[in-house]
Amino acid sequence: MRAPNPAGSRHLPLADTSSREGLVGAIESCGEGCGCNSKSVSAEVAAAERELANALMPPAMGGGDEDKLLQVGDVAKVSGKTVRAIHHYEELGLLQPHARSKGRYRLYDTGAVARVRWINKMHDLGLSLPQIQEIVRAWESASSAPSAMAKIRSTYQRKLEETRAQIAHMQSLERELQASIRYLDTCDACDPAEIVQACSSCHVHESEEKQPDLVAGIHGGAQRTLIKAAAAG
Amino acid sequence: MRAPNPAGSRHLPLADTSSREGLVGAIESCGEGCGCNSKSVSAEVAAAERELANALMPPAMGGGDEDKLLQVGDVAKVSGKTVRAIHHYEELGLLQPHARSKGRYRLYDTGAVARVRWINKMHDLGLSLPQIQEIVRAWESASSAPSAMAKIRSTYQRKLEETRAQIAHMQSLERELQASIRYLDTCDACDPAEIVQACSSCHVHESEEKQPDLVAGIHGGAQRTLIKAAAAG
DNA sequence: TCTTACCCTTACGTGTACGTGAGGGTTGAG
DNA sequence: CTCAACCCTCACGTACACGTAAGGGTAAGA
Repeated sequence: MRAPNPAGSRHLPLADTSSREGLVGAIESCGEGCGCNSKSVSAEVAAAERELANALMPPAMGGGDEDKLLQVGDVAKVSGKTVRAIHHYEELGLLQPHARSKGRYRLYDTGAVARVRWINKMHDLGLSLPQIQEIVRAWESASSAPSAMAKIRSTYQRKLEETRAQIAHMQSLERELQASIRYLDTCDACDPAEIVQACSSCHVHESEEKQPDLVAGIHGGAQRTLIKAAAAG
Repeated sequence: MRAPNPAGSRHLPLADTSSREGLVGAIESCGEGCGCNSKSVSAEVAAAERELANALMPPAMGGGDEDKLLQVGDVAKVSGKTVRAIHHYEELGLLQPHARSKGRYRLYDTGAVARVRWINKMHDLGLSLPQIQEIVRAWESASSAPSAMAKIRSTYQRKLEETRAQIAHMQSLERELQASIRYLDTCDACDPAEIVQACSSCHVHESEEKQPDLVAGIHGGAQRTLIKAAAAG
């Protein structure tokens, strides 16, 4: 398994991490088919997952487990993160290798993959890595299991409410996008020779209710006209 | 209006910006009642908005407009951002003051408020400020208004799809949070003297389907048990 | 043994969105 | 005129989540 390109693709692109997060951010490997994007990467991940599943469990083998350990690159591939990210999680105390090889290679059990997936989801839920670190620390230093779980549970409860608020907010953004697109549809009626500065005195859209924020914000001072009209009326 | 505490509250807290964005991020002033959070701040904003509306339009005044200009602090208050943020947007070319006072104070028209709101929403839609800058540049340097609008429209179209995918993703997170909370409910049955390391050999939840990722990721190697079971079966 | 694809640690760099003074001038009610 | 509350322009600082070498060792098929 150290020969050139053992079974899959090395140097997978990992999708450009360049774009920012905002509220509509970069999702990678949702895992379940939630209807979200990330096609190419999750395909890669699925392939990697199958490949490693075979590597971990050769056919006709009962079920030993202590010896089936992953290298950091394997964990990275399966979880859709980079090796550097895995290292970074370790620096923050979010993840520890199960063991080290003689040559100091990190060796992970499959629980590490679950952990990385968990980190990803917690991150998607709006927690920073230091915040996740806090949760892990609290968990690890807890004296009672059920009370530690209760703490986690209440964190999840809070996050559930935040997530719902977030969904509502994004749905309002969705509606505003729709309204804006509808509004801009009528720009077809505009003379192509018209210049953008003329938009502030445009009368093409007068049948529409009112400019959505996503339209009003485009022109520098188009809002003034509306205020004048309101004051005059 | 320069006397101590003219009508409102100076030094409003602005809610802690400390928490990160992720996918479930910090929303401030949604504007419309979308059911999202941000109570205290939006109340402040609403108050500031009324106050400034009065300041801009004293009762019994027709409708001049060129002279009703806002200072940067006013724009900040109404839009729920900081003065520094407004300055920052100007540095990036996203926003220009309509004029300057003799003492070089920035003076904005109400279109600036619309612009800041627009920037906020574009940001919430996942665009970075440099990306928004691109859009503004393209708009301002466009020769034809309808074609420039078509460009904006297609951007909104893309963003609409991304937003929908994003909503779907967050809904899947919501479901997983619910499932995890349900799962953790049964931890009540656990002995309070139990230690967290014992969770990996816990049998309290065996009636449940399968650990959600948000549960499996908490214990370091709890996933191993499941894999062994699957291999044995 | 050789070779290639991995892996190690250390450490500085990057992009985003502002925060936070420092040092000093401006506005306008009283 | 005074004085509190604004505002100005630099310009360095910060938190986050890694990216990106540099310099060197390791694992295992052929």
